[in-house]
Amino acid sequence: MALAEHACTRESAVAARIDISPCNACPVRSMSVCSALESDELKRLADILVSVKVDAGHTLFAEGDGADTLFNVTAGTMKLYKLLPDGRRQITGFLLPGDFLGLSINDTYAYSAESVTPATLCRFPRRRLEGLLEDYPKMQRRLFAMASSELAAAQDQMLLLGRKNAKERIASFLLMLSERAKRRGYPDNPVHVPMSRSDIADYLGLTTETVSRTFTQLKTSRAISLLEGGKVRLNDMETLHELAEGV
Amino acid sequence: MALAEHACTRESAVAARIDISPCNACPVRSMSVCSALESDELKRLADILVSVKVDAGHTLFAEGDGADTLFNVTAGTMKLYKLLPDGRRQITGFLLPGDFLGLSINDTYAYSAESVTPATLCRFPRRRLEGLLEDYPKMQRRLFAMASSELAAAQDQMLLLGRKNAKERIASFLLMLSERAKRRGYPDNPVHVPMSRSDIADYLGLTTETVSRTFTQLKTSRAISLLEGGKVRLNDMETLHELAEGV
DNA sequence: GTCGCGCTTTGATCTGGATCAAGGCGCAAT
DNA sequence: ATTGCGCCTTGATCCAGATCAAAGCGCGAC
Repeated sequence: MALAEHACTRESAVAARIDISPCNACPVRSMSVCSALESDELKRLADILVSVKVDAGHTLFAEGDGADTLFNVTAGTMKLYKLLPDGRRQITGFLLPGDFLGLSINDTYAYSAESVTPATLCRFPRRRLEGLLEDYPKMQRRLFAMASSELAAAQDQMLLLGRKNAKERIASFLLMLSERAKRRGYPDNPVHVPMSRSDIADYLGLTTETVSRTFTQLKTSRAISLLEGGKVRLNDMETLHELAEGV
Repeated sequence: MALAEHACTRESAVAARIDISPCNACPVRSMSVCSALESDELKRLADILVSVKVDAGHTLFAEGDGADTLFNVTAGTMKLYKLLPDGRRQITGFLLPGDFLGLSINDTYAYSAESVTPATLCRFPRRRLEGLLEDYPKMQRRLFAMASSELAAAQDQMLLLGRKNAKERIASFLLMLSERAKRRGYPDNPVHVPMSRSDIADYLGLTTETVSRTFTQLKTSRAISLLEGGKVRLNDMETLHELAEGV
């Protein structure tokens, strides 16, 4: 598709007003993959990395596009989603800095990727990664571990989508954001919630109205406070955890 | 937990009426993992494999148990599920012969595993697999590919649970079973549906009543026929696909 | 400033699937 | 043959969350 193309050549990048340049920051930011690598491996990786800067709401690639590029998020928040032909949408995950994008053994992407906020990513061709993997089996291990923990998260999300009610879903969502922020060294309370009600709805299998009403309920019962700038303070962690675990 | 223990020693296996013995069939059946291995590697693998036979409805291990054992399903159907404290259940997947079980980087299982039909599994200690992986990086690759495709399936399931209605869920489910059966060389139409209404409900985020009613609707509209022995004939593939894709 | 537009909130109503309830059917145990 | 127990089906009713509708509320463009 057009937009994935845009991310792949310098000319089309200009056309789509995407900023691309050699990526220096990335080997540092993508420690999550690189922690198993030696310094010469990092150097080799750095040579093929390119930084991509996009506005909020930019489609990086769409479901079905040729999956020839991998990305590592270095700044901002991304969302991944799948669509049904009539427009129903399911967001399968949000990506924070450090997260990987495009991990797949297939030759097309199984989902679309769009920026929630202005974002910076570090991209490199999949072929090159595959070459690296041959030489550095430790990196294989690292990738497997990442896929594994994504899978565990996906299973939690299935439980949420299949069996939790609206309040439980929102509580789980806020706690998940908070825990992830903490793990990455960002403030975890109040937690930053950069995505729109409609993104939250499509992630939790609800409507924007229900998300809004449920936030209001939680606010009214003092479990959370809605602050400006898309921040949410988690006041009553015990109640939130009980809701999230479905007690 | 007690039942996982049972699968782990010869004495307790007897107590739980599980049949365990050295596994000869397994290296052949688990070609899905082993296809990248040389014959000496297979031989080494065979040495540590043990066959486990269980009745229908046997809990192999429960969420939270120490994840020290890996399994490969060689016969029968297994189900994996997560529970909420009040008993709500979400089945995250069904396993057919050839499927792997226990792939995880964590030291405890993230879900419970129970047999749907009488089943045979081939088990071996995780430590040994990890040793193998050090020596045979190709196997790493294979495992990563498996985790990757499980992840893709999990994302499809999120779309189903978050955004599809009951009819669409049932149609997707039947087509998924049929396609999987075909890929494994089992009959794909009529397709064998060994699990109970309640298992189907807990997999699709519905109730048994809704599953039953929806089967009846699809039968009435001639899209499917319910045959004896838990078989379902898919009559109108076009309609079923349209339902499943959500046109 | 104010206009317009997109996002959010709130209210009123509707509905798909849940819940509650009652048989039916197959099959193993007695 | 009868009983009991798990399923599955079907019917009646209910309700959480969807849908429809209408304001607020920023905020950037002009």
